[in-house]
Amino acid sequence: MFSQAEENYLKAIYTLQNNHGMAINTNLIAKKMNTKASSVTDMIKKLSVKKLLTYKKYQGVKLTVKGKKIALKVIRKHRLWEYFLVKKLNYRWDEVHEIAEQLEHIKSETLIDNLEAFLNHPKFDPHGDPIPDKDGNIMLTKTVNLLKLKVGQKGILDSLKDSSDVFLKYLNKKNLALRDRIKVIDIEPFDNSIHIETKTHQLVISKKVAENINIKI
Amino acid sequence: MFSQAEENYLKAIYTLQNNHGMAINTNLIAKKMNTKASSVTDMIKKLSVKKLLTYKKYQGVKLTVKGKKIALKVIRKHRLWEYFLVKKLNYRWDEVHEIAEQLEHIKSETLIDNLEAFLNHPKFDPHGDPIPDKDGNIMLTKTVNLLKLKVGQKGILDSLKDSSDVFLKYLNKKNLALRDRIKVIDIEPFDNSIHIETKTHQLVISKKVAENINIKI
DNA sequence: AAAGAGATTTAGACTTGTCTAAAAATATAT
DNA sequence: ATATATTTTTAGACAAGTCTAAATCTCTTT
Repeated sequence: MFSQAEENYLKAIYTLQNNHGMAINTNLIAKKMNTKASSVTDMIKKLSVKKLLTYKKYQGVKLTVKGKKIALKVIRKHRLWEYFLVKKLNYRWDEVHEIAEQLEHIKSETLIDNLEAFLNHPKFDPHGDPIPDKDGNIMLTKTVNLLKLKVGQKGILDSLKDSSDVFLKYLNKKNLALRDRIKVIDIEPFDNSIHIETKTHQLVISKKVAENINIKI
Repeated sequence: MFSQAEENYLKAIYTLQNNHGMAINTNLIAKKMNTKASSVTDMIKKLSVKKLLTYKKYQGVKLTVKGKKIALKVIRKHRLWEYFLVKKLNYRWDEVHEIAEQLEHIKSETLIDNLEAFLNHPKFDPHGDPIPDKDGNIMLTKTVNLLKLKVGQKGILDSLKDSSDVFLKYLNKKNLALRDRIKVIDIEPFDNSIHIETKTHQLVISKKVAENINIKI
């Protein structure tokens, strides 16, 4: 089996790889993991020995099929536990991340599948991200960044790039939630701020906010 | 906060203290924790510095009030998670221990209380052991060891001293479960084996089995 | 009260995961 | 193409938790 640290690195590298495509460099991982580049190098070597990623000095890393599989298992656990916390224990979506970070490392051959059945096989976690199935298949929803939309275009708020507490709290305050249908009313060329409309209200969001929101058209 | 290792030691010492009363010696802890006496000494020193137990060289240890409180918190978590696993995820009582050993260390100020509410404030775990409340109060049910019963006496199977997998499987096989009402039919003086009767059947259990069963009269 | 047995502690070592500081490699700019 | 900046790696250290082997203490027996 793999240690919590190893699992966390794999998960981090997986998400970086998904956003960036190419080989992931040390500094990027260090930033994501909130640690030092030297620590990343150390861990990378271990994971490379275990054939979970390929690594050439100074060239960054890429997950192997095996490494990806493990990352997806951890992500599956994380998202199912988040769903449990929100749906059964009445947490808000902006409260569950830290606890799920711990629960995702519980070791058991059967636990997560039993939990999934208990939750009635949900397909998305509370942040709108797809939950990988037992075999590591993940439903990749095609979405575009909100910044890409033109004036007049409509879409559904699908998922977030940034799941930080501050950002989630911001969305709550502005009455924006996943699955909300939105329409772009106007785009201000000066600062790229976007005037949008939901079923219930209108508001202006900054470029920074928009680039962290993905829209399903 | 405390590490998993520290929590495990506190829990082990608490249960030993409850069964034995007086100061707990190093070897006993080592056996319970499945580790070496020297490791126990090392950890004991750390816990002593943190005022979780009192320790005089060669004299064994005793939990402080603070140490007991933490042990009870861990036990509370363990038992509530066990209840969840059995009642919600349909595990058998002999399958949940290992998973609960991990879940009991999840850190959160609110999680366990929310879980308790979700489970409707159960008072006993699937092994019949009382679940400590939020403040660490534990309902101590007065029970006697099955060995203490005389011929003809009746009682209810309340809890187990040994919760090992083998023992639980044995009880399942013999169709004995918590809350079963039993009656002592005969005691064999030669080997202290006990002939008992339940609502559904009769059977003979060895001294070793009997001494691991507590009865509420 | 001395000896031997058993329990406990110490000393030193190892593993995992981390860090700092310095060295080496790569990328960028003129 | 050379100097400079940035990134990455190495070397050596540390903390937590564990271990083995040796030393020390306590208890029991005679």
